[in-house]
Amino acid sequence: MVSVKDVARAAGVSLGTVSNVLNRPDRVSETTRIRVEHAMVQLGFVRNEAARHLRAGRSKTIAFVVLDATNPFFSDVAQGAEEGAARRDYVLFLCNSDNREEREHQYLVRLQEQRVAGILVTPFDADDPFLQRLTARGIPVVVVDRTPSTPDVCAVAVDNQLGGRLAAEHLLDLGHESIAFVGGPHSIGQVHERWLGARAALVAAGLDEDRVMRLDTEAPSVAGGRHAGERLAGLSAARRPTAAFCANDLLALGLLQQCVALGIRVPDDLAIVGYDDIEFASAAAVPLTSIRQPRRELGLTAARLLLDEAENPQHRHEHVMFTPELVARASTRRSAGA
Amino acid sequence: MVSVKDVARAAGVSLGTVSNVLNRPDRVSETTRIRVEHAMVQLGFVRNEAARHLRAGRSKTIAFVVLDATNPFFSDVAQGAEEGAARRDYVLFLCNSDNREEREHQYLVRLQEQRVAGILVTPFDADDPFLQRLTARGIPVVVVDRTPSTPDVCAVAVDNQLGGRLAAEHLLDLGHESIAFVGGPHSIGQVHERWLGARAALVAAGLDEDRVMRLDTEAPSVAGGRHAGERLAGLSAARRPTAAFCANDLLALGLLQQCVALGIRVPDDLAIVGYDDIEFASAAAVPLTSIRQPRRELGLTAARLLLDEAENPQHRHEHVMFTPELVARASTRRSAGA
DNA sequence: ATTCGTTGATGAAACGTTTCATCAACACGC
DNA sequence: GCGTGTTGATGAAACGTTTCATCAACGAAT
Repeated sequence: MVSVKDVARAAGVSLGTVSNVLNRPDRVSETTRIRVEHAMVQLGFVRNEAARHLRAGRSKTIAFVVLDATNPFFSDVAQGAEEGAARRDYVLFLCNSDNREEREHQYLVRLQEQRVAGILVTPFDADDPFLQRLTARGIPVVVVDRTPSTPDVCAVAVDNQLGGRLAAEHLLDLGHESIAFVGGPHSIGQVHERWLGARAALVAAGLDEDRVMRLDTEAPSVAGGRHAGERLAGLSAARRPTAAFCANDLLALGLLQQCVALGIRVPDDLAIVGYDDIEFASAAAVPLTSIRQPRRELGLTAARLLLDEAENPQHRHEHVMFTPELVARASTRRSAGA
Repeated sequence: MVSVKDVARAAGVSLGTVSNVLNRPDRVSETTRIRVEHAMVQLGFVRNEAARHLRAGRSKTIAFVVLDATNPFFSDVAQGAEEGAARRDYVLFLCNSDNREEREHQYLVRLQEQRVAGILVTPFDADDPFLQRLTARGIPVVVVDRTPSTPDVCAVAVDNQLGGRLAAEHLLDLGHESIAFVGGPHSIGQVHERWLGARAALVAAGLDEDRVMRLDTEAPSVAGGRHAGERLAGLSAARRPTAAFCANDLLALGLLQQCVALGIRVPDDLAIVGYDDIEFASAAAVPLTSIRQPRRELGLTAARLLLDEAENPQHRHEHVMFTPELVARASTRRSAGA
């Protein structure tokens, strides 16, 4: 492997000059600069980032530890974040914690060892003390799509309780009085907050609390939604809710699919509201009503905050909250008989 | 930031001993070991990977440069690769080239600078000489989901021509004689190979070559599929094909959605075959017939090959080809009149 | 002719690890 | 009491950069 030393020898200059060509090309004369550059391509020199980083102490890499890379919601947020990183000449690595806390932890440790310039993370637990320790140790952290209770770490999120309320109020407006919430596990903050928002709206509307059915799922996935569909189908028509609000679109799509398969008509027998408004929501069997979140903007803002914290010494921690909006489609269209 | 030197001082041992605790705990006595470990947690010591890597020369990081992180196909492959990496105690970083060659190149350069242990990549151009240069310089590379024409780089892929043939033969079996291929740009190898496979099968079946309509799209995305749907809808019923084979499921979903919106019945007016069999394919308006690829296995094998090349000195380059299979669903169900 | 400033090149130190040859201490068998 | 291992700790060198103080050369100004 060829080093600056080799380049220096080949170009007949000192090692320091090679470094200057690399880092302050203006401080070196035209003629030697091209001579050195020539030697570099000649020898196939590739800067050793480890050495560079070790000495210089800074790195132009940030990472995004994401809860589930297969969820299109996160891919879109990540794309926004990448855009934000690229604008400031940073490079973004994605890490998939796959909803496993121990995996998340493993990634955070590795990233810390790599001394990345900063970490975006959608944590399993927004109040994980490990995150604060990272910030305290000087590694900028921005919590994405979760809201830690402490203000001493940056965060960007979308108001999940509001989203839950929007969904519930939409269903109430349509005359539904028996509503199921499909989601889980509730250890996932987003899921729980959406549930809280929805329940609050339903109770505020005077709905009897035990008419709100909570269908817990093992995971917020298509499979989880299918499973919930089976359970709903198993209920007598009298006991079955007339509407379901799903904690995300994957669940809603799974639920929808199972409903179609089992002969439950959507929206006539069961209205469905999803969450996230992923691209597939509008392409579903019955186009899904969903709660849309500003995904790219979320990622962009997160990257902006992170790089500010990394580069600006008088950075102040900040919690940014975006507002979701309801997108009504066929899956909650008012049925003829209602 | 606390270093081994600080730990050594705190524990009252030499710096070399601290390193031994880190790397060869068996060579150090029980009592000093726990004393050093205690000092480490006390001071919050975090190994500096840059320094470690610089000296030791090896790293336990691999990367996967992916063509489009928002495409569920790639997320699944990535999950397989991550699994394969984790098994051997490596960590996987994901990079999204977003179908942009210059972005891909940028990532490859950065990864090379970081001296990662290896790179998985789904390249824009499978024969990019840059990839071979990487391998030649000693950075293991495995090309994923593409087949380079040279054998001196590892590759894992699924037989795209076979997949195209399976799709075409399925449609032929159902009696279709006028078939459109929806996909593009053809500069993307997978798209083109699927097209070649399909065309070959159609021609072999005696179909007139100009009855095979090629609908090029700007991108293999849902939007591209929608656009193709508009163009198909614009044709008179007589000139319109009775079946469409889409280069991937995103296109198929977009096409399907537009068909439903514009009153073209699926499968009666237009049968649709997708490709990839992503999870959403079976949850679509009309469950999609698709070509399934062993996604996780693809990723797993790619990681296995990569780590073998990284660790085994007598590694031999290898091209692994997986076989796709057709999954028939409602979108190509034989219509009553056929 | 001397001083001065400018431009461009230099060499050594430093970053935080790992590695390796060396060494001290101690027990063992004769 | 003397070699001989064995175990565990040590200190220095090395990895490939960046940085910084220093220096040489040279023309301009006095």
